[in-house]
Amino acid sequence: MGVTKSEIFTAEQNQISSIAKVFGHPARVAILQHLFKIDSCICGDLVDEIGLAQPTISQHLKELKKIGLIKGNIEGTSICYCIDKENWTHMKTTLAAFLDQDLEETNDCC
Amino acid sequence: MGVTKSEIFTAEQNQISSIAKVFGHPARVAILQHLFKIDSCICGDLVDEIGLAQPTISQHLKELKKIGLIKGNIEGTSICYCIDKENWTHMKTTLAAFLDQDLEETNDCC
DNA sequence: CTCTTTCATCGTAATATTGCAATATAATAA
DNA sequence: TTATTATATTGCAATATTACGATGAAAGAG
Repeated sequence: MGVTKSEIFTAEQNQISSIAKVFGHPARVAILQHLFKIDSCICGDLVDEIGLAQPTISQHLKELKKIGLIKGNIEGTSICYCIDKENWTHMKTTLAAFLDQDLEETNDCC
Repeated sequence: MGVTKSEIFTAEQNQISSIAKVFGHPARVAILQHLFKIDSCICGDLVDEIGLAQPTISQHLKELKKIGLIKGNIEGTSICYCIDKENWTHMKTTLAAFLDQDLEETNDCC
């Protein structure tokens, strides 16, 4: 099968897992870290920075763009990518609702 | 190829993506939410709660256990799973270092 | 002991992901 | 115009993931 049964889960559960899925590859983590570090927009230096082929980086960038975490501006022949900070903040709020569940209840078991 | 080139990334990048990968499926998100909600340990009610077959749930539990986010105690014929709160807290610290990058610098571009 | 219950594991089919070579596209340079 | 540069897309091979039926293993009930 290999296909996730999204229908049986809540919108929130699917949203959380979609975000997490994007973070679920070290190349995408590395890209985001680099974009934060350079913070003035960079382009395809990512191909040199990360050690993957250009089409592979392009594919990872596409997934990051699809979920809205980065945006790209055309600058001559090259494209300038950077973090979409508004969406980044929004994403953190969504994730926090899931990650901070332990703050609500304090019972311990096992 | 389908195989991730982990060697070319830092330990931190691989660690973050490993955690995120586990959260990258709605069933595992649902399992964790349920374990937090019930919070007294539950067992294979998860199979009824989530709408997936028992072997599938068992497989998801295995991945959650592998990364240390849950632990299981044998109780008669059934097994009692619950959140490993210490590891959960530790996981949050690791993720926060990645998610809170935007707090450090404030430049905006694009 | 046998039967039942509960969960894990095995095997397998369907699908998804990763990575890259080849190629296409788009903009600038000459 | 053609050439170059930068990025995207296509196509494909290798591998990973998801899901589940069948089966196995372990514990309690009878």
